[in-house]
Amino acid sequence: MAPGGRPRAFEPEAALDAAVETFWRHGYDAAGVAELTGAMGISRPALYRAFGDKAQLFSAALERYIARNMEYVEAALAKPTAREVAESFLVGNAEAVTTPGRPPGCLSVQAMVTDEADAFSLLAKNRLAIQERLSARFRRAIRDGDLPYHEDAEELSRFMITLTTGFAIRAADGEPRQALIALARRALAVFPEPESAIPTQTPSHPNSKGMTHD
Amino acid sequence: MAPGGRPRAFEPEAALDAAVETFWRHGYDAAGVAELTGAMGISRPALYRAFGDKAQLFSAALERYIARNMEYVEAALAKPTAREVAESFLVGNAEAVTTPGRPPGCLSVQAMVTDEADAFSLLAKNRLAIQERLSARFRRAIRDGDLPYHEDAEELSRFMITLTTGFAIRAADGEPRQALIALARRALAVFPEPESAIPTQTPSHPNSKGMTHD
DNA sequence: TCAGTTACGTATCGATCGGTACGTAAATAG
DNA sequence: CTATTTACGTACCGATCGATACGTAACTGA
Repeated sequence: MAPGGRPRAFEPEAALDAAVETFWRHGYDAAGVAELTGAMGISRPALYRAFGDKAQLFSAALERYIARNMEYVEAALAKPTAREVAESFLVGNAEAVTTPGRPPGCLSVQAMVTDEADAFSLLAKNRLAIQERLSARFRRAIRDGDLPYHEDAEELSRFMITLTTGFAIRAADGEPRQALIALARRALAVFPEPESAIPTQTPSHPNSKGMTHD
Repeated sequence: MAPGGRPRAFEPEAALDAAVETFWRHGYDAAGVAELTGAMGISRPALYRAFGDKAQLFSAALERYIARNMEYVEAALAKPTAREVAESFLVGNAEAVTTPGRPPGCLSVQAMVTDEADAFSLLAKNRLAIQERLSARFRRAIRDGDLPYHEDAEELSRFMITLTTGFAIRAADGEPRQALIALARRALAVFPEPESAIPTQTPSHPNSKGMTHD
């Protein structure tokens, strides 16, 4: 009734990894099906049988990419202070987009320039999800007194995403890892210093504990 | 001996403007010759007669784009202090990549994702030229005592370019102008404070439009 | 053994890609 | 007028695009 049929002659996950690498290196449009099948080591119809079409293959590749190359986001969000979250996120991204043995840059950014609306919206959704998580984390930091109450959590998270987007492009452009890490560290200047002067432009702050003076 | 021949039936500069817009909106690869000729209002052979081939057309379009949409770079470099250079550069870029009536983002960044080595190297050369001019300006600022002697001019210029690259991508992603300008102002925190004044916060009611740049 | 099911790959589809051959139209020079 | 020069656009080139038709191979259950 339900015979198995002929078994697969390749590992779908290994093939998907090759697809990730190809999309990563060339973006969505520039990664042709011929190049994909070549990298994946399978025939063209095998690709369509296993993954549907190019768009679905990209969707699966993006999902795998996120799971395998963006753990640094989780690690960063788990840091105890907002500043450490930011540093971990920025440095982790700088490292992720310059990992030796992997294509420089970020699949999400490389593939962004495409006319395929479906693929584009996938990427936008992913970016927005990360930004929202960062923003929520910063809002919590504001509630906890970890960030000044007048701080703009959404703007901070936008800053993070914008900078890491720039990292991805610059990495693809050949910028070395150390240069990007240095930029990440420098960018932390946009955060209020943890124990030095906070610009006092708001007089009525009820909280007196831990107030700093210079 | 040297008759004029049949005159052109179109304005090459107007056609080039349309090519700029098309490349700007879609990037190099995704801008097909059919779409280009459609936007330029000329036939396919007319394009090749007037501009050589697609790569040369892009080169001409990039040159025109730079001349017409990157005056903010010159304006920024002419500012008296390093901090004003940075602010003018960042804000000018944020405005340039979100100019109403023009495609969001930056032609140089949109076209970056391409397998055409020639087009890519053109863009890299342009980026590098801007970064070098910024770096030279900051080195001068260090010599003049406008920046601390231990400051890293090259790293500062890298920071600027990386951030504006991120601006371009985010603008193409739909980020509104005011959000990018806010990020530009915030990014100035990486500069040493000029000891006296904290830069004025964004006014509560931003001036509607009619900014100078183009 | 044989029917049912699934994966295999060759060979091919129509559409689109960047780029041109070629006959014609419009200007100038004599 | 004719000759020369240059731009015009239809119609087409080979290559490549994403996607499939189809005959064959390999497995399971009866």
